Amino acid sequence: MPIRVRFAPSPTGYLHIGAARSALFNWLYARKVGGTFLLRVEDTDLQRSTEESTRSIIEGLKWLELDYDEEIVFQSDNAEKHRAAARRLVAEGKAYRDFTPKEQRDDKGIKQEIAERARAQAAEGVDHRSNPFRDLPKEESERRAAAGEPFAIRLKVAHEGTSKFTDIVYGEQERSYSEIEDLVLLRSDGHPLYNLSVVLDDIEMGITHVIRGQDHLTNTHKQILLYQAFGAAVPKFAHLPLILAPNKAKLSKRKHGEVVSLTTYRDRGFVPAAFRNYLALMGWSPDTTQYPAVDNQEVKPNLEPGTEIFSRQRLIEEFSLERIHKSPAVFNFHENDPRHWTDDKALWMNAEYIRTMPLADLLPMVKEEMRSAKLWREEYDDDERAWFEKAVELIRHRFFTLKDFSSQGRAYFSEDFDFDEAAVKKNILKEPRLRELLPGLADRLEAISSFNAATAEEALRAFSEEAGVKAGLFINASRTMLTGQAVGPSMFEVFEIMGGERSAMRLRSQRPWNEFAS
RNA sequence: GUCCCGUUCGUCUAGUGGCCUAGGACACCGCCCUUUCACGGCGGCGACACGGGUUCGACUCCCGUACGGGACGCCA
Repeated sequence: MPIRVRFAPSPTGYLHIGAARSALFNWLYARKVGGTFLLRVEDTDLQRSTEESTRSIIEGLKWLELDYDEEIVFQSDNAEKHRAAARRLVAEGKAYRDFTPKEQRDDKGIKQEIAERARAQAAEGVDHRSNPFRDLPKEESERRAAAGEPFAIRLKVAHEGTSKFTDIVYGEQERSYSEIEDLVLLRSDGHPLYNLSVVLDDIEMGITHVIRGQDHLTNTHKQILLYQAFGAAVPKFAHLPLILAPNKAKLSKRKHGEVVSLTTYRDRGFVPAAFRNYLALMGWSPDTTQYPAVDNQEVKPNLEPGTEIFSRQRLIEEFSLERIHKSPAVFNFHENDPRHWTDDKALWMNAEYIRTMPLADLLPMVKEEMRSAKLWREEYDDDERAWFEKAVELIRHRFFTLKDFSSQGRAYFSEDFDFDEAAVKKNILKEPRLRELLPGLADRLEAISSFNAATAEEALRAFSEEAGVKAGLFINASRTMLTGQAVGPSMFEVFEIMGGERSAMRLRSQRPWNEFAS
């Protein structure tokens, strides 16, 4: 049977990283087994669903390069079918009309309210399943409905027995029917509810494996009841351990803000492959078993211990549902620390990708960043292409995000760059003679006929000897004069990238003294 | 309140009864490399929640406790 999986987010806010990981695991599994990956937008909560959020989900998947194989399904398009199915269950006696007037409930604090109610009912010895309409004679139910009395439709859950299923990740699951309330399928205003809609859509879409967050684990029993009521095959389930915030609470859009939004990572300069790689390692790890050689033949190419970087292809090859973890993973971020604003490992991985990925793949991303920072010049795609590539190659090795190309890397592409105050003090103002010596160095560099790293170095060393100062003084001062910073690539490589003329010009600049001399 | 799930370094994790004086990655610290900073190399710090079993032997199996998380809605 062909395998079909789906990612089914509700468009009530941006795509957060937990949901993004669910999408990734579904996609990885589909690609691994040659199955089909589908996207269904669960927009049945009209109050909270927004088109903007749907757009953000689609954009997020596109950014992560998780392509889906068929048209997007919008759950709201199927509402009529869902209503009809619920009515059918009533006709078959598997569901009933509940004429209890709808309660007004506040969305906020509802979880607590539910817990309190359960506590109170338990204290009073009330069976939470008792419902006077469950056994209302059919005729009376029909008559009241015909008279226009509003009603919700609830599934009639057997009082005796247990529901069982085997979760691919969590194993055998069992729940007594006595724990399951007669769930509402259709609201009294005719609106189909989540559990009904998911099941019906999953049946219609031919979903064979439901891969989703662990927060759905206990509700799965309810859904299985619905599959059975509809006489449909029950799919296989694989529940993913939750991703937790540093305080170990469920990741929440409302509480944790933009740091958990996928688009934040795009906007703050992450390489998609790097973030995908990081996400894949949250709650899953590859098989590192060292299989013994059989008949002198490697059964499986073993993973080098310590391997953390996986190409898209390798991830697909290595992925398996069986190796998904049961325990939740903490996504560690420090909102107020610019150096560690998100998980350290994610940041490290991004840096790793930036410095090691094929330059050809990196270039378009740098171009995009330069564009948005208004640093892009068309020549970089044309006459100066070779220069641009060389410059990116030179500076990429110490960057963490794509943003660094336009911030720390700004001086390579524009005269409009800032001097770092500490760098100026340490490398320039500290030695007063530099004010005279630097223009002298500029003259020497300008006089070089064939300017490159080697000839620049030669000239600089010769000049420092004549002037009776250490070469290091010039090297460090030059770095700050040319880039505004105290740190950066090898200075002679910087000279070469900047060129003789531009290097000389910057060495003659008076800005450090004008801006920082007190 | 009821039910479900989980618990290995700060974080991500390897580990399916002897290979574990518990391995790797990130972070942090030190040294080397480097007249800068990174990269790289070497080293350090650092964990099996607790208590009982089972076993010749438990991180690994069983039970309990503690702690953490999730679910329980005419939300999704």
